[in-house]
Amino acid sequence: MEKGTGFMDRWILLCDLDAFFAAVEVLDQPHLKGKPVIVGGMGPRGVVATCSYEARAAGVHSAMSTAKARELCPQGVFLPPRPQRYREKSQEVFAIFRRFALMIEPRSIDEAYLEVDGDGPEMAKAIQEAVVRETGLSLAIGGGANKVVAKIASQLAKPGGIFWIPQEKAAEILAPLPAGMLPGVGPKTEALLRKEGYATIGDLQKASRERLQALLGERAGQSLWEKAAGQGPEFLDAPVPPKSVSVEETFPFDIPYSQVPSELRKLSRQLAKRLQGRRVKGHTLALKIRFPSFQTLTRQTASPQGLQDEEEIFSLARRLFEIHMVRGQYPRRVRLLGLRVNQLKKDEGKGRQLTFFPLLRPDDPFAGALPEESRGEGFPP
DNA sequence: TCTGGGGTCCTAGGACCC
DNA sequence: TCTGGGGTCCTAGGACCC
Ligand SMILES: [Mg+2]
Ligand SMILES: [Mg+2]
Repeated sequence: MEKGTGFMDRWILLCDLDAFFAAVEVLDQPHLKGKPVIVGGMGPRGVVATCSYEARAAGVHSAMSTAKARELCPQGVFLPPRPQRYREKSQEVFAIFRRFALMIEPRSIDEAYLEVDGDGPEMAKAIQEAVVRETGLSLAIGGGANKVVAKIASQLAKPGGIFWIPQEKAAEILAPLPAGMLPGVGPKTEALLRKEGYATIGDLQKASRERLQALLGERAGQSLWEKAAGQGPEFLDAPVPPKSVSVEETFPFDIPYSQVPSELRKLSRQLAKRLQGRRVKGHTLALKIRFPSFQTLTRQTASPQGLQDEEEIFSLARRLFEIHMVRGQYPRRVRLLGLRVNQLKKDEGKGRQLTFFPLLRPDDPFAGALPEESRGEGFPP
């Protein structure tokens, strides 16, 4: 099935690879097939990034500490993430998407919205078969008239299925699902809604728009009210250039203040390299500190000049730390340090031009950033 | 056994300008 | 004459996404 050209029905698909990191590890080491495979941090503070369905059967899930996962699943195969390898497979899959779709909007390393026309469910089937045949990966596809129903459908399609939500049945299909399945409703909002008597999407459908606005604010309430009814964006977003670049590290053991400068030095170096690699400069620098209590704060400062240089970043970072921490009554150890540069602008300065990034066109807002590759597979906090 | 890393968007108050 | 309103920049925090 090829891309359509005529004036036919348009559909939105949400294509999401199942247990992506673990699935890639199984592909590369076939003897792992059928075993509980757990990909995540190996250190004392590591957490599970993704695990195979065999591991899920043992109670393991994303965001769980690796130590807990070992306890639940001692026979599991524990592996550190290999981001480069996952990016490669992701690119293979997205290339297939591009053959079928009129347009694609990558959302993460393992997920993208597709716009297709013609027979939507048939198109989904063709895409899924091509991905399975050509990459060996399992893909779930949700489809419908807009992003909201496609996203929810994809959750219902997992693993490896296709779920279609016809718009005339959208409200009915959504009604029994928990409110937290709506995109944009996370743990906090879900708890608030539940407390107010809105446990399911159906409960929200019965609420007035004004009521939801009173609970969540004018904009968020309006948006939630629409989503509950199965309404959402019917078009994909054009790519947007990245707005920030950050690095952070949770230390295996809390470090004393005396060690902070040398850690900031390392983070500054990493951040500078990323900025230079992407050929962007930033305008503000933010320092993030998490204390042993998990209390977290950020301190930010604007810079008159474009931030890209390691020394520039390091001296600002150290100053932010000293100004706000040295005299503060905070505990004198830290669990995490992070640096983020905001308000990126393309570095128009000296240096090789596009030859360094032959894939990029001048108008490509992804220039040097390729955000769909830069994010890992995630999980809630 | 406490809780990763890389992002986006929204809110809100004060400064500053008109 | 006791108090306007909009716009933008800046900073801090929080919710959410994968
Ligand atoms: Mg996935
Ligand atoms: Mg996903």
